Amino acid sequence: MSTAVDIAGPSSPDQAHSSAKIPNEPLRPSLKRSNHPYSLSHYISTPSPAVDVKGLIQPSPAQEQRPTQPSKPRRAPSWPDMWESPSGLHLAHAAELLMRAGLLALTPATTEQASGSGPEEDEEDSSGCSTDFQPFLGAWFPFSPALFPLAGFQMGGGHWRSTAVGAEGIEGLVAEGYSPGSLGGGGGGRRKRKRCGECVPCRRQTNCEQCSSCRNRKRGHQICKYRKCEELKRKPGGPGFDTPMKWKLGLKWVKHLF
DNA sequence: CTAAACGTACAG
DNA sequence: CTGTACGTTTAG
Repeated sequence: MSTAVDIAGPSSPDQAHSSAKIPNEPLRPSLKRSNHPYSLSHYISTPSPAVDVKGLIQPSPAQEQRPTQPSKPRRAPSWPDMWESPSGLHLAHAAELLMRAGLLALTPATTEQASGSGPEEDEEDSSGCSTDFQPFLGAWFPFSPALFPLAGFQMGGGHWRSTAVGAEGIEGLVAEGYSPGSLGGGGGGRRKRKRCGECVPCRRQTNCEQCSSCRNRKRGHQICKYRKCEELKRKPGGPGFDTPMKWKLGLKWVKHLF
């Protein structure tokens, strides 16, 4: 009944008492209202060639007790899949990079385009769908609202606001975790950002108790590596914007399409 | 470049 | 006050 996703990583009875700080739900009320069409377990059972979510969630193959599922229930791909799945994130990240670089213009996409007609292609990430990608980019952006505040993004238009997440959700994110003061732009006082609560690591409920962060928590003062928010892993905007390899790969792939 | 260590913001 | 965890610095 619980909608909370329990991503059992390295299973250990100990991990039940993982962190007192992060309970069984996203931190912010606004996040709880996120209307994800699928549970995380769905994504886990939907392999992506580009982003190894399993690896992310289950760091140690030895721990992996999952019965292999050769015949995954491959549903007909839909837009929610595209932007919710690891693949979607991957592409959206890459696309945002292009936007930041001014290489990609935001094409206004109608909601019908977005929610209605998805590509008939498979959601292969790095191969096989190199065609017809560009037209979709414009439609993608509005659909991954969480990504933009995650990257310190502010959208002026707001086509997407009426789609997946209400404006309230985004504004909540911006207000709570990404206010200008918290982005380091506020001069002296450095504020701490908060975890997004949306990404796979954030949704994970338990510490692995095996990673260096878990084992070295007393000195390291760090959250479990597998729970470290994807957004917090990258630096907030700015000249020294750190681009994770995942982004770089995504960008590379997007560029090859043009 | 990565990871560890540390300072400290933040929440209870 | 205490514990957790983000941000920064430092070491390897």
